[in-house]
Amino acid sequence: MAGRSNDDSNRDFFELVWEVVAQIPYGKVTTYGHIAAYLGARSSARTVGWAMKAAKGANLPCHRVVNRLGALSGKHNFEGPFVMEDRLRSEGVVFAEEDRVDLNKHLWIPGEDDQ
DNA sequence: AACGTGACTGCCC
DNA sequence: CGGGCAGCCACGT
Repeated sequence: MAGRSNDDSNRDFFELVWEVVAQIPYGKVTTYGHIAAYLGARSSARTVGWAMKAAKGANLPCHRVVNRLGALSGKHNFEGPFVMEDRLRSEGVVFAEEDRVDLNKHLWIPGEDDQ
C-alpha cells in the first residue's frame, strides 16, 4: 500500500472540475478550456466536458459552462434542449446570438478576482 | 488491447 | 463564415 497520498492530486480530475464549477458566480459563465487551464490541464478541456456529463444530477450550475465561443454545446444533455438557455436567461445572461452567450459581458475566469 | 465517439480547442484553407 | 484536421483525455464496445 504504501501510501500514495502525496497530495490532493489523488482526487479525481472530475471532482476538481466540480469544485470550480460550483464557484462560478450567479449570472456569469466560463468555458471548458478555462477550467482545464485553471487545473493545470489546458489540453483537457474535453475531459471537463466529461466531468459535466458525469455531474448530471448533481447540484452544480453546469449551465454556466459553455464552449470558447459561448455556445451552449451541452444543452442537449440537460433535462431538455431549452433548459440551459432558459436558466442562463433567468440569471440575466445576455445572448449575443442565438444559442451563443455574450462572453464579453459574462465571462468569468477561475482564479481571477472577478467575484 | 484496439477503435470510435464526444458538453473542447487551435490552426489552416 | 463555414468546414476540415490534429492534439488531447476518458469512456463504451
